[in-house]
Amino acid sequence: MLDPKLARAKPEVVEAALRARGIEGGLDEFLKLDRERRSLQARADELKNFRNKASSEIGRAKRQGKSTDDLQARIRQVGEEIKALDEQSKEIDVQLDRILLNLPNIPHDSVPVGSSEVDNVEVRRWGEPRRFDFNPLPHWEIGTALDILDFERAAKLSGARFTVYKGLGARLERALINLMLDMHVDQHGYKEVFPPFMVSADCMIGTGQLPKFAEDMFKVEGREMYLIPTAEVPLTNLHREEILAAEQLPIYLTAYTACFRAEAGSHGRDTRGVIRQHQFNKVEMVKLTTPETSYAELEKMTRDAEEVLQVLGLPYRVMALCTGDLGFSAAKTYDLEVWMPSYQEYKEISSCSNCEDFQARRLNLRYRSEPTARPRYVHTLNGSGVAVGRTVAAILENYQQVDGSVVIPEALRRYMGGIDIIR
RNA sequence: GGAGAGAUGGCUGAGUGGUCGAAGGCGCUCGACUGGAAAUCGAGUAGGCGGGCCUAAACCUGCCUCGAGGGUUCAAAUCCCUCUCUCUCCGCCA
Repeated sequence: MLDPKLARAKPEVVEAALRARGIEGGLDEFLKLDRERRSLQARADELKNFRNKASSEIGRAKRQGKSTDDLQARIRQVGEEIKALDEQSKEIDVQLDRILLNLPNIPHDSVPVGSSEVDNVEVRRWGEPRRFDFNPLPHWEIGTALDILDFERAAKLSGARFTVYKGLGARLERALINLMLDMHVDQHGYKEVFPPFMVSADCMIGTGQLPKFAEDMFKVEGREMYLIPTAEVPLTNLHREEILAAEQLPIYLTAYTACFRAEAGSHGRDTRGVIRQHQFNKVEMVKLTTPETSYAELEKMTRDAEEVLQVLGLPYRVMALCTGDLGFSAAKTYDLEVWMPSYQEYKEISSCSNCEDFQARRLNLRYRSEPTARPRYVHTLNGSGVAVGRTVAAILENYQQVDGSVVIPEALRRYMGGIDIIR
């Protein structure tokens, strides 16, 4: 959520920032309602002040046995007025909330300006895409031939956009989860968490999925609960409504979870293989930091994700997303794109974002810089570390052999019971 | 699913209609004492929304907040209703 005080004090700055993201105008209504609400509050507060004073006067008079009927009648009238004013304020609050909850975050100054993904800027590249002396197959063909991925039977169970992993395919998925968690916990200093896969609507509002993106998620029938689209949601919500001590920061959290996405509006995109699924696995990183350190922490977190790809020997590039391609809650985002021979291009496998105080405001998640200081909002960051299904796809494609077998990257073998090749 | 108990500040815990944003304790901050520390003593210590104020801090000030929402009343932490969550016992269950 944007800072309403900032929107009030410097509407032109906020509007310019929103325009860079492709959002036109829109603050006029906010400013008008905001002004209206404050004048209503001023009037109501005045009347309440009168009521409070008069009430305690009645208390005093009663103890002395005096009659107070006149005053009581007057207060009752004032009470009606107050009620009417409060109701108006409340209605306006609902509208203000609706506006604020639907406005995206403001991009950081360092974010390149642009309107779509073609304006994203490459920051660096790692590894050389392998040159094949045979015609490389897409991962769905490799996996199906090895009988480690089964799309037909997944469709029988659950329909399109699901995959059954079998045998060493299932083992590979599990090995990757363990490798990634071990790296983040043992080498990068994250605390491992195993959260619920279903969360309340409040959590979804907290991280920004709701109210705007309800159609992207799976809702549990008959309950105000949603399947998580990413572990960012439960991890970032973990400390919601809390005031943390400065010594607790930064907090590093990592979790493996399944992720569930309705993929509304993506018909016909990435229909083959495991790239775009209704259910997929991901290891996620989340950080809660002070405002002073959050951008340094974003760089570090991005490196943590990159290291996973480096250990697996998968070529990738790092992209700085432009203003027009930023996610709703992000102030700045780096995407990691892994080389996919079947696409002959780099494909997103991780996304690392600094949301600054945008989510913290929605979560009411604060900290005290000093034990006696007023609470401030923390900065929240999240990043995939990394998407597991897409990593399986990348391994199958990048490590395939001419005979259809797939070599297991060295670092993964101890997680595969020593197996070095799938054939 | 059945029966019962509970939800109060950073924590603990008192408070059954007005003097209560809230005793006491712990913790924390500042100060005194000390060569320094511990102990001790003193003072302070909730959050939010407005206004004073052009911006920020500090300060002053009004209002709101005792799980959430509604009601009764001149006045609600306290009385009534609804909901949520937690705990205990019984049943069921991986």
